[in-house]
Formats: sequence, C-alpha cells, structure tokens
Amino acid sequence: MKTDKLCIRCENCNKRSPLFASLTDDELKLLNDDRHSVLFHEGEVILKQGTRADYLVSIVEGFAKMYIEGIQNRNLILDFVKPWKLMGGPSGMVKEKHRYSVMAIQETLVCFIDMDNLKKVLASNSEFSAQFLIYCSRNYQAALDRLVGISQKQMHGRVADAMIYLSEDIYNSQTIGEEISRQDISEYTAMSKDSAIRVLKEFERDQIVSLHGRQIEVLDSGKLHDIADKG
Amino acid sequence: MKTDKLCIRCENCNKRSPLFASLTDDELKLLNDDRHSVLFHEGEVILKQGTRADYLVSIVEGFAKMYIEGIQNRNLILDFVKPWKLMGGPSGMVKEKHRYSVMAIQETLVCFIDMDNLKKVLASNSEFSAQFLIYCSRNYQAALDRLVGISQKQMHGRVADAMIYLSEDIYNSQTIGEEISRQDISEYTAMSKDSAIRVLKEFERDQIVSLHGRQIEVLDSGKLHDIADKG
DNA sequence: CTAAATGACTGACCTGAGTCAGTCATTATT
DNA sequence: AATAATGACTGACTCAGGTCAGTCATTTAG
Repeated sequence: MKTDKLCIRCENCNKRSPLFASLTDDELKLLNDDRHSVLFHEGEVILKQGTRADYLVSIVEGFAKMYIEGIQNRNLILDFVKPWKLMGGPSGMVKEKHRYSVMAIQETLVCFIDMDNLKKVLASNSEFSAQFLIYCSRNYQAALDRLVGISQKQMHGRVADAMIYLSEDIYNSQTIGEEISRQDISEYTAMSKDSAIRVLKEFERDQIVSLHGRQIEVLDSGKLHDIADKG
Repeated sequence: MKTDKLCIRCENCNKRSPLFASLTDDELKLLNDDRHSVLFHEGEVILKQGTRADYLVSIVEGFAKMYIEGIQNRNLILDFVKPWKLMGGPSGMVKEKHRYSVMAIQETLVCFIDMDNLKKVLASNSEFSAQFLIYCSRNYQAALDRLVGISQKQMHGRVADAMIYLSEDIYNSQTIGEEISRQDISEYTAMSKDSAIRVLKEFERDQIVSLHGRQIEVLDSGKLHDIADKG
C-alpha cells in the first residue's frame, strides 16, 4: 500500500467536499482527529456490510461500487461512487451495522472520519447539520427511484436507466469505461448476467450503443431515454 | 368533515410523537404556528405526489398508505402508516416536490406542520435535529431492505414479507384487518393482483394463513418466516 | 326490486427472463 | 509454449409470473 498519496493534512481536501463547505476551521480540525486515509486497490473491500458503523467514509480519489450482499450471494449494486461521495452516514446515525459493502473498482483513496466527531460537529453547526440532512434525504429519494425502476421496468428499461446513469452522472461522457463489467451492470439492474449481455447486444444491433470489449459507447442517447421512460 | 376531533391545542398531542420529545415548550409553540389538522375519509388523498413539499405531515389517528405512482398507473406501496408516523420530511428538506402520495385507508386525522417552522426548530435544537436525522436514516434503510426484497425474492417470499410486516409491525396481531385489499397487497409486493390472490390461496391451502373475506389470519408465523428468509 | 359495479377468485395461455451448456477470445500461470 | 482461468457471448430450454376472460358473491345505484 502506497503512502505518498495519503492525505496527511485534511483541511484542504475537506473543503472540496461540498458538504464540508459550511464548517469552520475548528470544526474541520475536530473531524481530522482520528481521521485516517487508506489507499485501496481494485477489488478490495473498503467497507464491509455487517461491520460496526463507526466511521463515515469519504471517497477522495478513484472509483468504487456500493452494493448490498443480498440473498443467496446475489448482490445489488446501489451506486457507483466517485469523489466526493460520503458513505456510511445513515447507518452511523442509528448506531447500527453497515447495510451495504463498498468495493474499489479502481485504485481508490478513502478517508475514514470518526463518527463521534461527526456527531459533535453536527450538534455544533446547524448549517452543516441541515446540509447533512439534505444529503440523507437525497440518498432516500434515490433509493425510492430505484425501487420504482427495479419493480416496474423490465430489462430493456432498466439497462437503459443504467446506461444513462453511468454515462450522464458517473462518466459525464458518451463512453462508459472498461472498469465496469457486465456482471456489474447486471447487479446494478437486478437481472442475470446473461440477460444483461443479451440486452446490451440488442442495443448494439439497434445502433443505440456500440461495444468495444468492456467499453460501452452511447450512440443514441435520445432512444435510450425513450426506452427508459417507457419501462 | 367533522371538527370535533380536530386538535386545537397541539402541545399535548405533539408529546406523543417520540420525535418531538426533545422539544421545549417554546419550540412546540413555534411548530404549532400555521399548523392545522384535517380529517380525511377513506380513499381520500392526504398528500399527492408532485405537489410542493411545504408541510410535514403527521398521522394523529387512523390508518393510511404511502405509495409511489409509478409507470403506467402502477402503484408501489411503500408503507402502511399509523400514528405517529411523519411523512414528507425528506422531500421537504430538499425543497422539492413530494415523491409519493398518501391515501387514507380509514378515517384519518392528520396534522400539517409548516416546513419553515420545522427547519427553524431543527436549527435551534441539535438533539431534535439528531433525532430527525435518525428518522431519515431509518427511512433510507427501510427503502434499502425493500429494494433487496423486491429485487431478489420471488412471489412467495414477498407475500410472506408482507404478511409478517402487516401482522407484526402494523396490526400487532395475527389478524390482518379487512381494510387491506388484495390490490393493496399486490401493490406492496410489486406483483399483479391475480398473482397475489393466487399466492394467498396457496398459503391457505398449506395452513399458513386462513382467509375470511378480506381479513387474513396468520396461522403459522414460523413457516411464514421460513418462506420470507429463503426468498 | 332490479341492474350495474366492484372485488375475490380461477383456469388457460403466453411471454419475459433465468438457467444451463458450451464457444471463443483474452489474460494469467507454470 | 502449453495450460488454466476468466469473462463476453450465444442458443436452447424452462418456468415464474403476467394477462385475459370469465364466474361468483357482495355492494351500490336507480
């Protein structure tokens, strides 16, 4: 594990996480107590479902997936996460175990922030507390959206959703990188890997995407949105 | 609409909502400004998806369902709610429109609390703010649980989940009341009404439940849990 | 009192989507 | 260089679960 990339002084990098914008220097210092950075390699588990939620986890650099380990070893990917996503907040609030795992998809630098310190800052800074509440609310709403998508759309709609999400929100590009496997797509869309491959191939046949190995290029974003809307 | 049941003085009834326990009398008074109670009849919409989230909604008496109006008029019931459930918080925080509707299943008394007043109290009372955050986190976690249940369990498991939820969490009784229709069960379990009926009938055949009209009596809660766990 | 509407229920049918077995190409191992 | 392992891909088969058409019992409306 390399150390040269680790954040020793966190005051700077904290300021880049929009949520931390409202914190005073003193409050940032408090968060930095017991804070530590760790570099994870591809495939390594950053946060494991079932462990005690003692830390807030912040992605500083890299790329990871957040997933629930469900029934019979089936995973459900909740989100692909990049800087400056925070994780573990909701579980930390209720003093429970983490309800999901996080795994690095690329080399990923992560900061662990002590939950007790977070709570102190939440109690002392009402603006920060309001922002944090907004962040939790957005998580909730995103979960509701996925609930509807997964329960009411069929395969084509769900894959279209995934393509839109990945290209527009995650990659900000027509090209979805090769770090996303077919298996990942199937776990994000709640379907079997074979079915995901099949649908992607149909999209390629219909000139909606083009496939270069793992890399996926969105050719017709309009059609993608149509399919996603219709279900 | 009857008025004799309406809460004119809310200080008392506020104290029964566990979330409000940490509020001072002054803060309660602030919440009670612009607060109003309304009695809804069965089938009436208490809160409509898409309207501005200006109020926090609190169920004071009665029984309602919280549901998302999804694609092609298909609904997804998120929750059956009874006193003292709060709703509309997450949407209110992000100053957006409500992401779900709420409909009275029985005659239901509801309090509307002004969102701006709520925010003032959140800012002034950090203990309340922490409690509110916990409430939002629990909502989020419940949504994650449903996400896994709906995407990874098949019909029998999902209906078993619904029976357990209704009898253990909502009715606190082996008997699920006749205000829950088959359609409601199908919208809670994300399946067609016909399939829900079919599964319930199989459960009856297998002595797991007994059906008396709309009323459902849980006979073998152990078997129900087995089915729910296996998926 | 009759007619229409509603909701539980059932059987027949059909299709969306998972499973399985296997090919091919690429990468890792010895 | 040969072998094993991995992951994308495909076709054939199966089945869970949705749709449809219709019955029956119970309410509601005229």
